[in-house]
Amino acid sequence: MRHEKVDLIFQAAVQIFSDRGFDQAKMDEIAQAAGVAKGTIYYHFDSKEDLFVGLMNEGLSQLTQYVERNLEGAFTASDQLYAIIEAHVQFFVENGKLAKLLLNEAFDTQERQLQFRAKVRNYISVIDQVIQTGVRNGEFEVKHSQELAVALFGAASVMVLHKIYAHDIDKQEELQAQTPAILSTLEMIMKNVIKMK
Amino acid sequence: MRHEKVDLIFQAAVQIFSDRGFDQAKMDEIAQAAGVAKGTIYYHFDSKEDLFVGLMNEGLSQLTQYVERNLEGAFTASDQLYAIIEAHVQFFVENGKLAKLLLNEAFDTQERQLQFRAKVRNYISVIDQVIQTGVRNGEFEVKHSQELAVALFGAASVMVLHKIYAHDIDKQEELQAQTPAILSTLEMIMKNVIKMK
Amino acid sequence: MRHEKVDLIFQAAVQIFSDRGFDQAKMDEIAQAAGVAKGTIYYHFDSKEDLFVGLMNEGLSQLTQYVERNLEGAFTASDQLYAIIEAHVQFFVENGKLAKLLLNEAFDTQERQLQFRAKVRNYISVIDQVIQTGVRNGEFEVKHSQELAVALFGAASVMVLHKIYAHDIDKQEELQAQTPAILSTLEMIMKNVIKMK
Amino acid sequence: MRHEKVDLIFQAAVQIFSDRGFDQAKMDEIAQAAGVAKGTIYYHFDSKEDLFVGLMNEGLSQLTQYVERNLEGAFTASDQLYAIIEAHVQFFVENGKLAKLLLNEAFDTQERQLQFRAKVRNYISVIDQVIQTGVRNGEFEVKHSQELAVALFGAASVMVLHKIYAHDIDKQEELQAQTPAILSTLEMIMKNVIKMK
DNA sequence: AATGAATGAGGTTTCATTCAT
DNA sequence: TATGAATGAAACCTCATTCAT
Repeated sequence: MRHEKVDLIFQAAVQIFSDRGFDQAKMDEIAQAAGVAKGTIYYHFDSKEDLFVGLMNEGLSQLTQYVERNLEGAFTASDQLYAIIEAHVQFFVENGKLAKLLLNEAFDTQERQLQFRAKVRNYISVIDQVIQTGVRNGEFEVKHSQELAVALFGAASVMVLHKIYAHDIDKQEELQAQTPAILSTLEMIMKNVIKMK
Repeated sequence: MRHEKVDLIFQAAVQIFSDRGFDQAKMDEIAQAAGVAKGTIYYHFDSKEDLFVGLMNEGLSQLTQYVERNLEGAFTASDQLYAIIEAHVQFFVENGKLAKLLLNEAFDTQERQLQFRAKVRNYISVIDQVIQTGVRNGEFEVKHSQELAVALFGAASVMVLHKIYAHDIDKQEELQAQTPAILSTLEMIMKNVIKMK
Repeated sequence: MRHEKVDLIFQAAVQIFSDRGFDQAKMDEIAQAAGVAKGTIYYHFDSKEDLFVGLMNEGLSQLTQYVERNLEGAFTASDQLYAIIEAHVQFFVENGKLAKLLLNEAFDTQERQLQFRAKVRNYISVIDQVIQTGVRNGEFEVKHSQELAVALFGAASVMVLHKIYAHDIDKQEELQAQTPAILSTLEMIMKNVIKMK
Repeated sequence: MRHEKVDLIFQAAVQIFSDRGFDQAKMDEIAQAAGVAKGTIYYHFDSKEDLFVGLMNEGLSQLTQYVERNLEGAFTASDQLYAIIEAHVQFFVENGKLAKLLLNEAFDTQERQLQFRAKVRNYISVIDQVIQTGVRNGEFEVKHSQELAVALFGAASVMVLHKIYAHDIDKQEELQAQTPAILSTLEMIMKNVIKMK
């Protein structure tokens, strides 16, 4: 395929950026991990930042697709809310490196993340809208829909991160084993807070 | 009392580290903001990392004290749980820069945060223990106490961060005005999840 | 006839080298301006330097031909001297980009220009010989013929360059309008210095 | 003194920039020639360009002072004109490296020289004004004063450059020996063109 | 205790050149 | 002949740290 090298670079970049963070990641290291020459990265990307931004957008877009796929067939607001949160948790558990990357940078400070944080806010507002729909059609009873959306996003994300740091990020089975406890806790929150009539 | 210059350095360091993150923060900048010569920082701290770790410990210790003060007079587990979460939110709203710093680095990747993340885990386990006490003495009914502790920590922290990024971090009044909605949402979660008999 | 692509490359190279100088000119840019792939340049030229040297020789050779054409029908030494200087000025005014290129590099420092500076010296020595002939056959009375040759070359060249920098190099009419003042000044110098009996 | 290192850097930079030109000059090389660390250059100068511009301004300012000193005691316009040209030639012969640097860059193309070329134009306009004064008070009879000023500047400069390239730039005596022929030629031009009544 | 000039290892980026197609 | 993706040496610049004063 045409973009064979680009794929190699992307894969290596997720690893390195996730392990080291943006600043500590060295282009040399990414090039070596990708098995290409340093110049090859610069042939395909304008700069370290360009590569990074490309990666974040790619990651967020994968997450969004993952969530949307899980939303198919969920028609009530409560089904939709659960589908989103479930997909969110599962995606992050399955893609630990990407999860670290997305969440670290979601809360970081740099100019470079402005655009990215806007997209995260947008992602959260989708949750918000589902909650608002539920309120409007009488499924839910919630005062601060936006705050709740953020709370769910935060609770789910931080729980996964906490597990990632507690376990070895590369041991998929161990991480997967944690999913039920996480989802069960989130389900409790949703079931009760969202006072179903 | 701590040396005058050390205080100046600490104050400047919180600002700069919070604004730029560890890697992007320059010792030059901190020195200038503190109004001391660069060499003076190195007279009082071994390295950039030493300064940073000192700052994080200081911040975490302030948070802990703030929480402990709010715990005085709370004797039931549910009062204690609420007191912790309330103090947590209030401290972070009142100390936005420190909040950014603590939370960014709490989720970061570097070696340098190993020690710090251990302390965060410890902080969370205090919440966990209150929940477990509540369960043991019949106040609460919870399956996964640790997950719940993390969920509360995550929900509270991310809500504050979200507000910080949405508003101007330096406008205290605006941020303070957000506290009730945050606390109200957390209260709902606690009240319902923790099924009081 | 020369290969079509080679012409395209030459034309583009004059533009780029003249605008940016040797070091700042990029092969990418030349290729793009020529509408060929970068590899194509390397198919026809061994290196950037090879292309550059080819260009300079081409330019100098055009100048020489231009001068020789203007010399036809000039039989006295003073007619010849004036014909050379006039052609020199006119050629440079008509080929501003080439003028910049030739004169910049004529005064530059690099190894790569050794060969080229030799040709410039040769060009100047033609002027010198005309002056010497004029002295020998009694037309002129000059002490330092070589110095005078260089002075005329320098005065003529720098005057054109000065006009090129003062005006927009691409506005031919503006530049052409400057020619009379330049030639008139040079004529005065020649008429008086070369004391005609 | 305070600026000991700055002086060392300046001296080294003249050598290297003059020998290699701006683009081929390496900061490493300048640092080594100056006997300081690379970082030291960047402690005192913002960039390679900053160093270069500083050098050019310094050089032009030395030239100007040299000329002004030679102008003292020259009261007629013709004395002044000769004093300027004489100082110009002598300064360049005595400071060969600087001469190469100033003249190469005076005719170069880059953005970075815009400011510098403006100063050169200013320098030339001083010559122009002397000529105009001479015309006004009846000493001279000249049609195109500006063109003549440029012609004199160009003739003088190129003659010196020509000698510099023909001889070894470091052999002061050889170069000095060339001065009379250069000045004699320029004197002839001035004496005759500027028709004294 | 405090200073700030000096250092140099290390990182990002550029770009002439190559070569498989 | 022509292409353009790939290469990697080399250059500029940064900045934590040191140390003489």
